[in-house]
Amino acid sequence: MESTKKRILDEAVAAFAARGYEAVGVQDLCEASGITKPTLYYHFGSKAGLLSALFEERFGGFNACVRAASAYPGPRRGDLAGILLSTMTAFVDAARDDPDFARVRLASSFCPPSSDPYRVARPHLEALYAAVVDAFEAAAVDHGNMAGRALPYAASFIGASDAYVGLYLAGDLDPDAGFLRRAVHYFMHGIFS
Amino acid sequence: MESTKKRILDEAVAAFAARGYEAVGVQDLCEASGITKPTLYYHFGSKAGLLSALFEERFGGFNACVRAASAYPGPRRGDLAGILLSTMTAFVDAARDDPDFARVRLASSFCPPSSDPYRVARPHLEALYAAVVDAFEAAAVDHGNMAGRALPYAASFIGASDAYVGLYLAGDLDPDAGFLRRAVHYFMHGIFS
DNA sequence: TCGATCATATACCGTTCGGTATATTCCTTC
DNA sequence: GAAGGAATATACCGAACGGTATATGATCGA
Repeated sequence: MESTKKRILDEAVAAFAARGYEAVGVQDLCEASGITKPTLYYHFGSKAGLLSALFEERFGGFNACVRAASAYPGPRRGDLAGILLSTMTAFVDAARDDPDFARVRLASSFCPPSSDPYRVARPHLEALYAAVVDAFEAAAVDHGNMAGRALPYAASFIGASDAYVGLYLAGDLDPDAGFLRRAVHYFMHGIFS
Repeated sequence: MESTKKRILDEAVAAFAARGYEAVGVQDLCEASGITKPTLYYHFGSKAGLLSALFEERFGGFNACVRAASAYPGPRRGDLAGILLSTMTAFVDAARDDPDFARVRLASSFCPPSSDPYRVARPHLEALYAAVVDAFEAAAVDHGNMAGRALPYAASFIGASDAYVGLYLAGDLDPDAGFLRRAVHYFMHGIFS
């Protein structure tokens, strides 16, 4: 059944968030899901395959949200402040909706290059960066002095957003609408403004 | 000998950077260091003890550099731009000097809460944040409209710096002096400036 | 009702895990 | 040169690892 796969994925993201991919055994996941190992291997083929399916579902969904929120051309063209706000809000809302996956995603952003999480997460991480880079490149058409700086802008924007998410997950920060509005304002106009 | 400990630590940081703490076996480290397991356990007591010694040495040194670079009161009082520049430069220089530890440090910044790396890294991560928060709080004395915002400023500053370090380690960015000067300028005065 | 296919379980594989009881070598100090 | 501690090695522990060969229910079209 499809519900079995879903249950396994739910238990997996919770376990990976709490203890990390490498530290979680396949046996643990099976017991938590109320199944046995052959069932897990029937559905996902391997432990890395399970992680891949998890990322396909959740990282794909997250990236779709970010890309939708950061789309610069079209009806919102010119409203860079609004676009950055909705993009950063997408980061935070995703963490509120699915804190376990947010933890796994953050951990994957700096995971070691010779590891399953790196191989599995890399295309999704690149897609996330590409979405934000595209937004800054599109904005540079209307703001000439931003030209050629899309990558550093995207890095600092994603870095800051993920830092907020990390603090939120740790309970050290509540990034409400006002906080995000101010954060975007600083990003665009500097910390003195 | 002291050199044995040093050799083990050097091999450990390289292995953890490449494959991650959990994925590296004690046996691997012993073979890479040319010793046997009882020797490692004689010096460090446990695998977590080894990680702790590693962080004590390298994370402590990194934090000392950051705190020195970000000290706001004293002779440089008022020169916030210079302080932020030297602080971000400390991040990047540390990554150039010791890329393996930089990888391990980045990985530790979002590692799962029920893991050895989290327990071991947490005090150092808090010390790093505290150093940068202190700098922004001190600066708020001279820049009134920054008051009460030290934590979000520190988060976005550290988040952006670590994002640059991550891109540097991946070979996607060369954060030279000019890059850092511009990055600090955007941080202080916004991306349009 | 008969195969066939999907989905699941029992029981097991060899390997590696972190860690240790014990013995030995080396270096220093008296 | 004897004593003693510091540093190292041999050989082993039980447990857990990821993964699988094989068998069994369930479901369903012919």
